[in-house]
Amino acid sequence: MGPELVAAVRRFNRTVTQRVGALDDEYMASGRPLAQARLLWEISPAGAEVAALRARLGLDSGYLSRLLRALENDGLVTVAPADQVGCDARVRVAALTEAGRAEWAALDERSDEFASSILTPLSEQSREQLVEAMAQVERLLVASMVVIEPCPPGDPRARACVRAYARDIARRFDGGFDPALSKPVHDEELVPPAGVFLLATLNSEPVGCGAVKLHPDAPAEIKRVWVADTVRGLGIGRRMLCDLERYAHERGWTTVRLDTNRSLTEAIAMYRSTGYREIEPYNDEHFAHHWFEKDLTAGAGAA
Amino acid sequence: MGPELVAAVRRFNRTVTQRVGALDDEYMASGRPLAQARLLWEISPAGAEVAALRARLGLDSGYLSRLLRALENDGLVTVAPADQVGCDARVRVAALTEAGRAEWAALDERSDEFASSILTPLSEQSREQLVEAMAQVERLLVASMVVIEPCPPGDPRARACVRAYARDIARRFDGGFDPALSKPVHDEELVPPAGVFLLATLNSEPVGCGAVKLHPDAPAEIKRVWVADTVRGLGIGRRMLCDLERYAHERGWTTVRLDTNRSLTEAIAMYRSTGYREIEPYNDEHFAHHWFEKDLTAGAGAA
DNA sequence: CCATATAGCTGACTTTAGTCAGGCATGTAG
DNA sequence: CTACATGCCTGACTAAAGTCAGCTATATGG
Repeated sequence: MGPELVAAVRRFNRTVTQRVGALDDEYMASGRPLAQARLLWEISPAGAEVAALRARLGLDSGYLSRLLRALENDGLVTVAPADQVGCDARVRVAALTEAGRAEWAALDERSDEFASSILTPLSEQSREQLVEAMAQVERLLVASMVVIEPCPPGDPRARACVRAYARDIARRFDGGFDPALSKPVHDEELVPPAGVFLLATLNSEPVGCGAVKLHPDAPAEIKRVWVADTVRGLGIGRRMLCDLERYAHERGWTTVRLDTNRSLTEAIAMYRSTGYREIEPYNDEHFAHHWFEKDLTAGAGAA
Repeated sequence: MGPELVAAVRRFNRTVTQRVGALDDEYMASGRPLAQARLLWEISPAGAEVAALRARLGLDSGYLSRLLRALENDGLVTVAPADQVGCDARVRVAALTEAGRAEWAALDERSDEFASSILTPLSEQSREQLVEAMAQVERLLVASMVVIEPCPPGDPRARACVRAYARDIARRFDGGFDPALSKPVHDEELVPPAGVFLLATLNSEPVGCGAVKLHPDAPAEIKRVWVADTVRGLGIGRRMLCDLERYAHERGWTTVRLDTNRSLTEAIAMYRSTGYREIEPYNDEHFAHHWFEKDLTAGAGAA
C-alpha cells in the first residue's frame, strides 16, 4: 500500500470525523442522551424488533432494555409483542407513539439542517462537486465494508443468496431458467475438502455469494457467483472470483473453469478481463453457451 | 437547496460516521480511555500549550487538567511552564515523555493500519478512485468550514492577515512592494459605518481577509482581498468578494471598484469572471495596473 | 500599590455509558 | 413431558465523561 494513499485516507478521516462525526453527534443530541436519541432514530416510524435494534446499534441486551424503558417512560415508544398469530411471542417490537414520531421528525429535520449547513457556504458548482465526490466515497466505502467469508451452503443466508441467484438468472435468461434442467450442485460438493461456498456480507447482511468445486484430477469449477444489485458495480464480483481462485490455488489446483449463459454479458466481460479465455464445452450444461478457463499459475493473484 | 443534494449528503454522513467515525474511536482506544488517548494524540511529539489543547478538543478546563494529571501519573506527559524568559508564566506547556512518544507512535501506527484496512479490500483502481474522491470531499469540506465574519481591523488576527497579504504581494509584484509608495488604508476607514473588514477563519485560525470602504457619494472600494495559500483554490476569495459586495449593496451602494497589480493573474481572472469589467484608472495607486468596476444592481448576489 | 482579569488547578458532584449475573416466559428437540 | 435454548427483562455494579464553584499564582491597567 502506497504511503501517500494511506496519508490521504488519514487526512480524510481527520477532517471528516471533525466536521461530520462531531457535529452529527451534536445534531443528534436534542436535550436527550445520545444513546437514547440514536435508539429513537433507529426505531423510526416504521418500528423495529428489539433484536434488530440490538444488532444495528451494537448494544448490550440489558442496556438496550433500559434505554427502551427510558423512552417508554417519556411516552415516546411502546414495546409490545408482535401481535400476529403464529410468530415467536418472545420477540418484541418497539414502535413510536405520537410524541415519539414528533421527536423523530425533529431529528430528521435537524439532519437535513446539518446537511444543508455543509452545502450552504459553497457555490452552486462546488456543491455539485462535493455531492458527486461524496457519492463516490460512499460507494467505495461500502465496497470496502463488504466481507467475503466461507460459509456452510446450508446456512440460511447462503440459501437466500442462491435463491436470489436463481431468481436473477430466471429473469435474465431468454426462455427462463428451470433448475430441473440444469446440472445440480449438491451441498456436500461445496463443503471442504470437496469445495467451498463463500458468502459476501455487508453489515452481516448477505449481498453476494460464489462457490468452487475442487474436482479430484480435474480443473476446479466455479459456480453460483452472484452479487445483489444493491452493491453491483463495486467490484464485489471481481473480489469474489479472485477469492475463489485463490482458494483453489492454495489447495493445489492450477486451473479453474466455469460455464455461463450468453445473456450474462457483464459477467462474461469480467471473466475475459480477469484472465479467462473461452474454451470448448467441458460439460453439457443445458443453460450454458460459453465455457471459460483460467490458468492460476500465471498471474500474481494478490487481492 | 435541492433535496437530492441534501439527501446525498445525509447518506454520506451516515455511511462515513458508521465506517470512519466508529472505527476511528476503536482504533484510538488502546486500553486507555478515549479522552486520554485523544489528548495524548493532540499533544503530539511537538508538544502543545494547555489552552490550545482545551480549544482544539473543546474540553472543560477542569476536565482537561484532570486528564493531564492522569497522563502525568502514567509517566507519558510532563506539564511545565514554558521555560522562556519574558513569556506569560501562567501558561503551561504539555510535552510527551519518552514513554509518551512511544505510545503516540503506537497510535500513529494504528491510524495507518486503520487507513490501510479501508483500502485493502479494494482493487488498485478502486483505491485510487477512493483516494481521489476523498481528497475532493476533504477540500470542499474544509472550504465549507471557513467562516467569514466582520472583524475590527485592529484585531491581532486581522493584522496578521494584512501582514501576510503585504508579504505575498511583495513576493509577487515585479519590483517588490513598498507600503510607503502605496495609498495608505487607515483602520477608521474599515470600521462601520465607513467600511468593514471581513476575516475568514478556519477553526478560529485566520486564513483570509478582505475589506470594503464605503466612500460617501462614490462607488464602494474593495481592498486587501487575500487568501492563505493553504486554502487557496477552494473558492474562499470568491466568497469573500461576494460578501464584501453584499455588505456594500445592503447599505445602499450600487457600484464597487477595485484596483490591482498585473502580476495577480488569478485575482484578475476572478474579477472578470464574477462580473467586473475593466475601467479607466480612478486613482493614482502606484502599484495598480488595472482598475475594475462591478454593478451591484445587476446580478442576484446570493451566496 | 490596588483592583481586576486570566491561566490553570482541585474537590465535589452528576450524568451517561456500559457490563454482568441472574430471572422469567416462551420456544424446540428429543 | 423434560431438558435446554432463546429473547427480553431487572438489579447491582463500574468506569468514563463532563460540570461547577472556588482556589492560587501571575499578569495588567490605573
